[in-house]
Amino acid sequence: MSKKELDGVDAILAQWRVEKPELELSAMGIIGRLKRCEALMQPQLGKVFTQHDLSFWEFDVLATLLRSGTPYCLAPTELFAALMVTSGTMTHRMNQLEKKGLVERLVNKNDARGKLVKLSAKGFKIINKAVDEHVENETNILSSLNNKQQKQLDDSLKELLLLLEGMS
Amino acid sequence: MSKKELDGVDAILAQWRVEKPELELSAMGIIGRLKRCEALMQPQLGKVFTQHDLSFWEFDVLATLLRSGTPYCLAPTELFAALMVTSGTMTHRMNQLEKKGLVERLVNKNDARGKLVKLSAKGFKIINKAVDEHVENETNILSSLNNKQQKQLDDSLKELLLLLEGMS
DNA sequence: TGGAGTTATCTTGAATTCAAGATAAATTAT
DNA sequence: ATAATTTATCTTGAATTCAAGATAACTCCA
Repeated sequence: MSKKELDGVDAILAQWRVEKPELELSAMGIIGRLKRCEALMQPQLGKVFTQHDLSFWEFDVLATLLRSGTPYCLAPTELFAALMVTSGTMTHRMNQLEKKGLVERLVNKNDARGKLVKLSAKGFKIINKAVDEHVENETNILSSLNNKQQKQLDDSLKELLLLLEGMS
Repeated sequence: MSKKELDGVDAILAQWRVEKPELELSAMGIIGRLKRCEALMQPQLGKVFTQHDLSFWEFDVLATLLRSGTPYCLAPTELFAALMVTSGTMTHRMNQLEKKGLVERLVNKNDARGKLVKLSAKGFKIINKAVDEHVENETNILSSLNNKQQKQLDDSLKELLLLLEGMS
């Protein structure tokens, strides 16, 4: 036992050791922790989105437009590729965001098959502020980990991410 | 630059550095990698579930019952707490699994407010095999990382998970 | 015992998502 | 230039989820 403290995944692994002792559980532990970290992170991040009257996916779309830089305008294909959702999902999202006045649709002179999506002035204002607070929130969530711990976590996740991006 | 190889999150961070250079991005990088790892993992894991004609959530419920040990029977409350979903979601899931013949509902002699959920013989057979292949799949997915890398990843994720479990 | 408050579960309606198919524009090959 | 193919987007219908409210069964005292 290298660590004394037990987390939720340790409890699950202990059950498996009893029920199916032949299993080699180290990979399951890693992937279980990854999933559980992601699940527990979500509501913490959601607090900031709620403060700006945004849902998770609304924040995602608007932030993607913002970081694309002036003129904050992308084709739907670029958006749903970046956000890893289907085209139908993106259609729905754009309709909702347009209804809320956070994006506008523009004709695409290069390709008339679809209209471009552009941050509205209102959308820009909201997402620009929300991103600031989101980043601050993320920093706070991790602030109990020291610099070395954060770097090790980042390095490890990066190795895993490169692996996974290579597989798909 | 400690690493040469760039992942998808590096590309996103590079955009933010241009658009909002005042942001301190290290926490965003970690959380972005975490989310993206989780998202890319999902379809890889789903392959095994599909082979057993199970969806992700069906696997989750049945595996939770299996690892609870004989008699593979839990109250709905225990299930939805373990799976981090609402009671309504669990009601729906149990109806579907019962319809598929993978679980049975039993009267609870200790508390007549709800019926217990129990793995059926068919459900046991299916999930027992599926778990074996799932664990093998998880092991394969991570097999490009060496033991030291896996341990470091696990240690880092455990620190983060303990932190997050403490926050909620 | 008999409420009062609590807990476990289910119901309902809305939101979000995807897969598959439809449509229309762009591109390629002849 | 035109037919065939590909690509981008939207539409449709089903699945999954949650929040909020309803219901019924527990618990705890006085």
